[in-house]
Amino acid sequence: MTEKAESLKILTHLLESYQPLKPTLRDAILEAFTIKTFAEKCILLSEGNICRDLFFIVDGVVRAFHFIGEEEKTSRLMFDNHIVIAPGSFFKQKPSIESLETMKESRIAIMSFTNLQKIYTQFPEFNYHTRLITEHYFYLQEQRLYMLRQESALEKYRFFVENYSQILRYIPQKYIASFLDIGAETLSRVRKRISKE
Amino acid sequence: MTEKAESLKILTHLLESYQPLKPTLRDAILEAFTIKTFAEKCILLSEGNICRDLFFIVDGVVRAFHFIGEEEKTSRLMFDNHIVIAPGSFFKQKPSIESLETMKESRIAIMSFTNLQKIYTQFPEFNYHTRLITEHYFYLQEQRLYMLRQESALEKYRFFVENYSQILRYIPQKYIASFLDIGAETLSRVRKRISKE
DNA sequence: TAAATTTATTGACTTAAGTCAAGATTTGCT
DNA sequence: AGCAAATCTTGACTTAAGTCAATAAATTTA
Repeated sequence: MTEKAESLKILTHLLESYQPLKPTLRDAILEAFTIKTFAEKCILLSEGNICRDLFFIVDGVVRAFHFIGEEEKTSRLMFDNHIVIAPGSFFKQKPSIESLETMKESRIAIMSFTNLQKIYTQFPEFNYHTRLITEHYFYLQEQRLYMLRQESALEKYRFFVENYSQILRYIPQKYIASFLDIGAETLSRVRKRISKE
Repeated sequence: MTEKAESLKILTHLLESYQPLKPTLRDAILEAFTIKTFAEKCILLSEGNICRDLFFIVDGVVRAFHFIGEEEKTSRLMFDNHIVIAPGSFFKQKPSIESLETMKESRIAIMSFTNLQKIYTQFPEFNYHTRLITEHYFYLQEQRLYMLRQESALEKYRFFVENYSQILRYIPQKYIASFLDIGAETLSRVRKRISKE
């Protein structure tokens, strides 16, 4: 197995779990991806630009953020084996309101919007796979929305620790706080409270 | 044009805006839908059950809600020409955590999950359309998430008035408050403040 | 139309989290 | 190592929104 195929194994497994991929489609997908290694704090997409690439995190951490006035807000935190795009921008190929940046050295597979469209044209059945993937991310987003709406600062942090334990140590607390919609000071106090239990 | 085709005109227009539908596919879609009229406060889906139908609101208002302990929370409010499902439940055919209910007399087109799958099997290209629809709803959900995260009670209500003006009058304030994640008393105060301007 | 029920408003009070500012700690850099 | 910068913690204070409770208004039902 090539190194690229190896890196994308989990992604292809996921796709095949929905429906086996024709070998030609499988090859086209592998072909369309380029794998790159990014250092920490690399900007993958900058606000105002169109998100022309889809990223699959082979190994690493990516943060999505945007500005509310002066202030930066972390909208998502993503890690290994997740697909990352700025949805509003990638889907509609319009300028993005958010930026994407690595939070640690990351190996990332990149497929351009153009290449993806070529695959759709050549293999219309691939829409099936991506429909299911989109549905899945829709579902995850819904979960997060429910969580953010209902919980106290303490519960939000507990949720984070449970669901993001693997990346906890890479992410400065201020970004976690912003992701959870609480102030950095509040998070600090919450952590203190938890550590005393 | 049949009455059914007439009722589903906006939906088919939307689908065709992505890519024309083969006449056979178009007919299969129309065929698969059943249109029913529901009185106010009809439960379309009850928490704990599997969401086996997709609803397209021809004309009406539907509310999604779920319980946090004793308390009912309105998670979505939807109106004319929108597709309604309990996403987590419909996509994965698992028990729903939310219920769906009409908020006024509503004409609703219903397609079962089974019929939808039949269409996918017979017309794989339909995945293309639904992928784009799913992407669009994903985008809308993201917008809402951003809104809820960033705004004060006043701004949230302003957002609601702007985006939901057509259904404002059908929806008791307590549901709007719950939808916006604010207390009913807070909403009442916000409205008073706005009316004084 | 009157009674009953639900929904909305208002006031008084509480509280969780935000804000501001000063230190402490950690991290990165030369 | 040692300095600089960034991040985190802590305290004091403010504030927006929540809670509770009582009344008013609107809606439903008999």
